Amino acid sequence: MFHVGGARSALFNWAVAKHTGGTFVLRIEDTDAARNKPEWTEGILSAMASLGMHEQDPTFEGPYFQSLNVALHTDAAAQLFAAGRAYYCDCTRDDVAARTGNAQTGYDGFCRDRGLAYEPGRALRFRTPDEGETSVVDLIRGNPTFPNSAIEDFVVARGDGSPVFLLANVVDDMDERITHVIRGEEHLPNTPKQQLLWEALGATPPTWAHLPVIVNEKRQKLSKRRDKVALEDYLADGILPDAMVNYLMLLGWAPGNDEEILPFETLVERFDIADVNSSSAFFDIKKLTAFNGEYIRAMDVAGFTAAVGPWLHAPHAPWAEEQFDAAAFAAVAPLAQTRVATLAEITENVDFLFLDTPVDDEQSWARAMKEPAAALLADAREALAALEPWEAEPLKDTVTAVGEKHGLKLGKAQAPVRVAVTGRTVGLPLFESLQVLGREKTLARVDAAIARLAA
RNA sequence: GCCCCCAUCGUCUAGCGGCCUAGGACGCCGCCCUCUCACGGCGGUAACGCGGGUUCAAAUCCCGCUGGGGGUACCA
Repeated sequence: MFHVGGARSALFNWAVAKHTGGTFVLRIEDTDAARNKPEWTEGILSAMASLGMHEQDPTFEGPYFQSLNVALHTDAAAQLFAAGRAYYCDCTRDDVAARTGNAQTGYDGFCRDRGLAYEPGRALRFRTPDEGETSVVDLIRGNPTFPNSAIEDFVVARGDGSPVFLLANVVDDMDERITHVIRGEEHLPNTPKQQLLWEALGATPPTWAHLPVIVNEKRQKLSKRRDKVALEDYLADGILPDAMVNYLMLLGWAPGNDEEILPFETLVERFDIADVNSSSAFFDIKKLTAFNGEYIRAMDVAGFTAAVGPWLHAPHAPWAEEQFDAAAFAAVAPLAQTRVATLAEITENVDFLFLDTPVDDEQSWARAMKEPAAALLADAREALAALEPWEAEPLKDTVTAVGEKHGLKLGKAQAPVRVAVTGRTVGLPLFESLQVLGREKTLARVDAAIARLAA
């Protein structure tokens, strides 16, 4: 059985659960529901839903809310006190600092043997061993060992009697018969404390595995404030859940030394928590995007069309709903599919089909509308007006011929036409685009460009 | 300050004493394909932080250094 703290560890936990046939327990660690922000809970739930993890999965259990289990936590605190493993303390931070003369030193054990009973305002502290060391079994880092003398008498219940995260966590893990705790490396320093709690409560500690942290370009742990960490944000940008899962699995682990893009089932098959790296990993959006492009290209057209759907309509699309033409989109969808790395990019690839006037991109205009653009457009206009049939091949032949007249190869000659009609120098294959757009709109846009050049 | 973790191409990694003149992927560069841009194909660039050991042999084991990171709450 496994439990989880964050979305990324959730994925690894899930992979382990699937690989070993164990149960994956999702617990929201809201020790104090009133103190927490509801969006944290929603955040993790929606992140997991985004990744395709849900209740229907036989390896999945939960979500459980830690705050619903307070009675058990409080009992554990009482048990610790009764057994003499914890004591009440009425010291304030300032008291301790005044005694030790150092604000950075931990608690000095002042109340250890004062025999204080509970009174509101008195915190319950765990009596850590004075000697020896606490060694922890960590599947990916060996056995980190901590000298007990360096572990202060930490608080397990607050002055109002409410249990603290550290304790609640251990109690719930025991209650749910958790065998493996797989979480972020930032929890490693807490581990000896929790293990001491397991032992004091008379249970055998679980096996731990501390995942490397994910860092930004400055090699700092990703944080909500500084960095873009919400999975939903990436999904909103058009990253596919499957691509995200695949990429995330590769942060700190490799399925082998051949392909990296593999179906989740294969990843799970090859996964072994012990193979996970112990050094921190940079979250590389470029690679994520490259993976996403591959996933997009691997879809069939119907799947692609469906995936891209949200970006074809309000509020994502810059055109009005009545301007959208599903048949026109379908005609160019296969051409667009190899050209987008994120779903959101579909918009700029097909907007010329639905917008009344193409986008006005200054750079594109400046680059394409140089001499002899005006003359070339005029000639093209005339040839296109008479062209039959209005199809990609003859369209291409026409522009090729017009270009030759001006001493330009097709590569150069198509540029003014492309910018006049689509607004950009880059985009879908031009002649297929013109075919779908139709003669009337094409000619109108060429006229508009000619007029703009004359002005 | 104290405690802990980490260290292979720019990035994610393979490597768990000889198969390593260090492999793959993303990025970047070049070529081919080509109506632009992509896609696709081919090729290239680029790494074992430093110093000591151990060993016939070290990217791989040990120690030190340096450099990163995390933790250090009556937060979770």
